[in-house]
Amino acid sequence: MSQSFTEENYLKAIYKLSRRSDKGVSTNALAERMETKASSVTDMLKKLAAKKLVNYEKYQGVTLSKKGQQIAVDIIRKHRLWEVFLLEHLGFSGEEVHQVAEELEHINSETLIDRLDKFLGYPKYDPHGGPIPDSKGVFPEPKRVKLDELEVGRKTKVMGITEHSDAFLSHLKKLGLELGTNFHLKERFDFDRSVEIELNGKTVQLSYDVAKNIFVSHNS
Amino acid sequence: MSQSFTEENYLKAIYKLSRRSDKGVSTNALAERMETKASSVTDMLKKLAAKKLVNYEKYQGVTLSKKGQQIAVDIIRKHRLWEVFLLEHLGFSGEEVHQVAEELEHINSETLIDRLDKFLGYPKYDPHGGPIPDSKGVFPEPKRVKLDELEVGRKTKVMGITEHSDAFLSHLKKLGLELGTNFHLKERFDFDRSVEIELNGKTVQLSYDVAKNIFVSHNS
DNA sequence: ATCTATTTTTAGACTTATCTAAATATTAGT
DNA sequence: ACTAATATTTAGATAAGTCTAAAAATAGAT
Ligand SMILES: [Mn+2]
Ligand SMILES: [Mn+2]
Ligand SMILES: [Mn+2]
Ligand SMILES: [Mn+2]
Repeated sequence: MSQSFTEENYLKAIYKLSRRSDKGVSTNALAERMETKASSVTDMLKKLAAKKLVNYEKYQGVTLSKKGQQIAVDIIRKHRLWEVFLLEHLGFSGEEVHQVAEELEHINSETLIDRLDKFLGYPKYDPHGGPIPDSKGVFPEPKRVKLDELEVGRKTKVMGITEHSDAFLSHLKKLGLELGTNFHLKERFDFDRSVEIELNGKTVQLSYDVAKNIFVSHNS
Repeated sequence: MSQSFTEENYLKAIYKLSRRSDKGVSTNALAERMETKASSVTDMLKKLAAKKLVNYEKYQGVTLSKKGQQIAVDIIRKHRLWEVFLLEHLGFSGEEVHQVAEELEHINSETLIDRLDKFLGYPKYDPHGGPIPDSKGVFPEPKRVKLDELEVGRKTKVMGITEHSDAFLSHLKKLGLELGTNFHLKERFDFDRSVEIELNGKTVQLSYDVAKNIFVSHNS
């Protein structure tokens, strides 16, 4: 089965919005992202559901099916590979790139994208650090960043620590943080570089001394 | 104003079909080329006429307006530049290339195509000898080839001669060949390198001695 | 010049993607 | 629990591109 550009853009949008909350994506969030009306979104969700690309129940939000997710990941692969090409080989810069990649990502040829991948030397990250899935849809190991450098708003995961004292370890435990814990970076306060995170519904404050010793994933 | 993929494909088809007859292109010819129905063609011609991209009067066939021609030539430029990229840089071959270029030609970014042109070194011909118009829509001088070297199956045109005797000139005249005459190279016979061409519906044989003295265009 | 075959256009219908306005369901505040 | 605000869905329209079947125009052949 084949998808229209529009369907592909919806699938990608659902994928991206899903990464910041494990509940289904709301109709309005999708409408805002797609710059369209909620009613149009409802129409499209019905169609995608009929094609078994999403799980959708009215009023309950939407999630991607296995198949829908595969397609979304493939579009992201194409988008990022084209961005690498545009930036590294054609000398593009900044926002221009994204707009053009937004169209190129829908060109439908497996041969094309696999050869482009080879031509580019199988890059693992696009120029903004976004990970590029391989032709099987597998993402590379996420880049690690210290929590004090992570962009505010990111959903992330504890990947490691750089301080191993008992005091630090027990402090983390009390906060509910351990290797693999997923959380959301809500805010960073300039005056002391402390951060506010949300994990499992709880809001927690971390001082700069804590944040600078935690490695977190930089993907998604 | 912007065009849909479909409109662009129609404009390109009209352009190509126009090159072998100075009358308007017929609805049926277009329908066959576009692999669609005559009624669909009529619908589209009305729309293109409303946009002033074609000159159309019912039952009289269609020709491109100045603006329509500019668009068609630009699509051809994009198509051929992408084909050069696919063949020379991604290692594509043959028919694969054409199908992918058929989609890439509709990506809408002047910056993209001009940078691609630069990246490719401003090629003047695609790998099959098709001339590539520049960013102003100007085609390069067509390549000239001796008729005895032209690929069988080509449609071509007399571009010059390398023998100027009265005997040769009158022979050409009798055959119906003169500067600018369009014809179709149907066959070449190995044993004496003579060729069979078709011009204005007539089939004509030319000996190797004649063929080797005629320059023909190598584009189209 | 008339009739016939072919080409082209029209009429009416369908699909996809969109919209506005109205109806309905959910959520949040009291 | 009730009500008000918000979110979502439905109903009904529109525009693009296509199709089939039927009507109309043109071209070809006697
Ligand atoms: Mn991008
Ligand atoms: Mn896109
Ligand atoms: Mn081609
Ligand atoms: Mn095309």
